[in-house]
Amino acid sequence: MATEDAALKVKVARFEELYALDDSQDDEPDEGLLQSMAMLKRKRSEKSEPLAQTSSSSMTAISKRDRDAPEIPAKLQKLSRTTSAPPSLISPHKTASSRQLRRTSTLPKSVVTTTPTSDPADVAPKPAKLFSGLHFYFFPNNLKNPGRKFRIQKAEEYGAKWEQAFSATVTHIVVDRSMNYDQILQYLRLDAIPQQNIHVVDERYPADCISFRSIVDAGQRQYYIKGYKPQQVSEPTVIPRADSLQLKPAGRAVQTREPQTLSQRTTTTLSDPSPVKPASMATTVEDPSPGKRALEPSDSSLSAGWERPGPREQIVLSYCFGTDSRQLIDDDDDQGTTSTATTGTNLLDLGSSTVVPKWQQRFQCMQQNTGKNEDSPNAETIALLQEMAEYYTQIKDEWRPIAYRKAIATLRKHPVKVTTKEAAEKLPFIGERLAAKIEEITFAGFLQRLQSAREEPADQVLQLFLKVYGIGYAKGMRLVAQGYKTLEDLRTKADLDQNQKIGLEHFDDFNTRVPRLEVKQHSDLVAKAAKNLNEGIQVYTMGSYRRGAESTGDIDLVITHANWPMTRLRVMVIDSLVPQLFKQGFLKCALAATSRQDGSKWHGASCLPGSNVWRRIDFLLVPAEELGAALIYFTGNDIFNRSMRLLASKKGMRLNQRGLYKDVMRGKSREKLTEGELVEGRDEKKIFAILGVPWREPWERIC
DNA sequence: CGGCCGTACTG
DNA sequence: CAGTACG
DNA sequence: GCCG
Repeated sequence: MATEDAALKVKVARFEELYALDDSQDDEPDEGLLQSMAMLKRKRSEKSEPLAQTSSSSMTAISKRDRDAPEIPAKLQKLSRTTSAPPSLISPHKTASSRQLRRTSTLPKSVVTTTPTSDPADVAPKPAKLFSGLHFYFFPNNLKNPGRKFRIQKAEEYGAKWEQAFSATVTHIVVDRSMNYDQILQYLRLDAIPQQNIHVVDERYPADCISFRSIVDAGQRQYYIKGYKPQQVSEPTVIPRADSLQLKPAGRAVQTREPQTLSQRTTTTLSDPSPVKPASMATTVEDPSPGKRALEPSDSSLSAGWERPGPREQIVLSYCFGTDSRQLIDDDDDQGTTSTATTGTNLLDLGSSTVVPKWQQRFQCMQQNTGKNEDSPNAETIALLQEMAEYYTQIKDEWRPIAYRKAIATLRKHPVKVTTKEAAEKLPFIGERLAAKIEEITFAGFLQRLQSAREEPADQVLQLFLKVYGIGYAKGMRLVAQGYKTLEDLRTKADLDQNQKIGLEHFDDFNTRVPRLEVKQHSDLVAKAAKNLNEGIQVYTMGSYRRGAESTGDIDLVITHANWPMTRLRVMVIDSLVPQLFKQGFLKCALAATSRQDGSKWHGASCLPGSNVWRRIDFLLVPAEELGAALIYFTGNDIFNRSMRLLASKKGMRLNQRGLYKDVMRGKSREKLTEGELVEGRDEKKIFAILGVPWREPWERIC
């Protein structure tokens, strides 16, 4: 006992020396170093990668390349940890006691229940300072990782002292999931950590305490650190941690993901889970997550075409929880049409009061969505859910992302921070599962589910491959299954079609966002060439540019002519404009071209004179009669479009990029049986009006 | 339990 | 046809 | 994922 104590003091003294000598270290020191240490250690245990090939040479070659590529958003790092939901967080109240009993074998002392003490002063917000008197040292002990940062803040909020340096006063070392026991010892230069004085716990420990509202037994196995072997016990090896979350199969359809591939135990592996560069992940979706990169590229460069949004937007406060009064009131300026029963199908009668049935208020397109959540009290939650949605999107889960985005939309509109699942579940589009996640987020600051999934090496490889234009989920999975791990592998060995080869070749370019200003330049250049061929041709800059984005994933242009029919326009574009632009050296390649017989879209790549960066560019050819519908389609965003289209279908109509049709016959599962009769295609505003959707400026269509 | 947007181009 | 893409 |  006494000896232990003495020993500890010695060690501590050594730290203090250490820190004194090298304080540069205490701020975000390690990750790099620890990582590399970790890698050394792992090296050997890396063996059983299910995927063959793994030419180790390409491995290294690539991981370099990966870093250059715009890629795995750094935000992915934020989440931590691996296990599938700790039962604790799911149903704390019920399990609390039983759970602690379960583990009594270790350190009996710990189950100190909520300190009833604490001064009345802090009763205010959360439960009174749960962690009062405790001194937490985190490992790594910095705020670099968003997930950890959140945990630290949370711990402090609950009264813990966050120790900047390791010292004798530390009561708990809270260790990131990515770290193992040896790393702690090495970093702290200890031979062992005296368990009597200091609890070494897994990163989820604080969250569990919070959710139990008590200081739970820190000695429980689920808080063991990787590589920690309980003293006198046999049980060798790493604690198997009932980890390995099994990803739910994507959809009913998509079922299993090669179990051997993806659910392979992780206990690390993966070459370098660490410093991923931010960089936006372009691909499909536009403006990534407003929540995170909120700061925006800022100012300047706006000028261009359409007016940019203004910081208007007020939160609808008239929101109620009641199970029924869920539809927000469209407090909104323009047609404040709420009310009344829908009478006839007087669709075309725009002028008069548009009648909007109540159920319709639920549609996303009925709201002004600016896609911002800066000032939402739920911003944190939203950001994480957004990542989940993105994750499921990439994984080709068809429907979860939709559910997530609906939930996000309601959170965005909710004026009050939602912390408990009970509260959450009362909100529209938030069910039991999402409610639980929301609670988890607010208590733990992260979703382990996401983290663990993202840490799967195979998943990361898949993520990478999916960023190659032309490679989707099916192809990506095949490539992963074939053992390819790097872009270099793909380039040299994989069987790719023409577009995929181009996508690979220009991986970096295509995954780099295009500054608003440059979008304008491409657009102007095309417009100029077009005017040169015929004065009547008009070019509109669409996509997220029209929605006011500071940068876009690609360049979307509508090409139209006031009097020409589609056929003539198409021939002009295919036979003259495109070749001309190729000749100028502006267009670099075609990825999907309309035949001169029919079709309306042209996809390819363009490059400004003097530049060598290829941009994805899309043309949509539109006859004047369809311009309105095309504007809606090409302005998006995708969610807004789906919402409008679904709404139309619920009204027996059909909306596509060419127009709004009525009297569409649909069979089972809304299957289209009839084309329907064209109602409106030319005028964007009329289409809104006919559908009973209040006019939404482009920047209000960010759902 | 079935539905969750509607389309265009590639191979 | 499935796959990928577009908003 | 959620909803009817």
